[in-house]
Amino acid sequence: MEKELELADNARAVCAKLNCAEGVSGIRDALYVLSGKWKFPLIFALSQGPMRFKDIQRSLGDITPKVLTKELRELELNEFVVRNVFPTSPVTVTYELMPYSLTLDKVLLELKDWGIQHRQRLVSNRRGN
Amino acid sequence: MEKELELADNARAVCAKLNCAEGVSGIRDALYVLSGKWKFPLIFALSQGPMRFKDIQRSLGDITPKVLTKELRELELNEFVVRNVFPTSPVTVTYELMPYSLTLDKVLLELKDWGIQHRQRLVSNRRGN
DNA sequence: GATACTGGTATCCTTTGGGATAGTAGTATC
DNA sequence: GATACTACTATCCCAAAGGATACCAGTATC
Repeated sequence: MEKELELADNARAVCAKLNCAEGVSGIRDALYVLSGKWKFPLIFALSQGPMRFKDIQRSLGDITPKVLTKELRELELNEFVVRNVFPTSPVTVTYELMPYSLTLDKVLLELKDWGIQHRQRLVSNRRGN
Repeated sequence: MEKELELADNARAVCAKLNCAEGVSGIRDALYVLSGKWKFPLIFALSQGPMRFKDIQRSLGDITPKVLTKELRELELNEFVVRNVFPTSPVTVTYELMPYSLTLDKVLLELKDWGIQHRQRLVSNRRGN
């Protein structure tokens, strides 16, 4: 007896044809370096220009300094961000995107637009009910 | 004495002008429903067509059934996915994207492409050193 | 009768993500 | 002299994420 549904069969076929596995692992590779609550917002905030620690903290809203430090270190390791120290007194520190981060601009743009639209949808749904 | 660097000042100005806060919260709103290791890969896999539970598990690689169930339930709640039960015996279950998921296609595409490029970069860096 | 497949549950456990709070040295400001 | 700002670090703690393993009924296959 044929238990398979044409639907699922079809999906498998299409998936194989489009190299679905490559797509899934592409996405997983991206998320591997960009996972968590803060990396995308952080890179987005810095995409407007270099910023100081406290300013970043303010633009992100409610991130604690410990977590911000950790996130910045990780982004440094992956060459998304540079830390600049200026010999003022007391020292001034800025964080700045490296060129590689710019390759993320489309992703960030799409994600931002989607998020804005999503919030609007939620609001109108709540009104609608 | 002026301790502010023009850099940081500039960033703040630009950020205010571009409504940086809106961008950051847009991204945070998006991540609120799409966070975690599996949501993006899962939606991407289903974007090829409806699939059965075990098939999804296989395409995602190493997700455990418990986690997959949880992720699918969450995506159902947020109207990204429908669960279809067919009265075969034993039952056949497929999961299918709802129209709202299609609004994510650009995000998924950009993320996938970035991930693939990122992996290639890592590979050539390793070779280069 | 043994094995395998489906669509899951149940239980346990570890890891991490991330928040709260406090504190630091060095300045500047009132 | 008290307070405030900067750029953090340190410590503690909790909840959630997610993995490992086992198991289930129902059916088909060998």
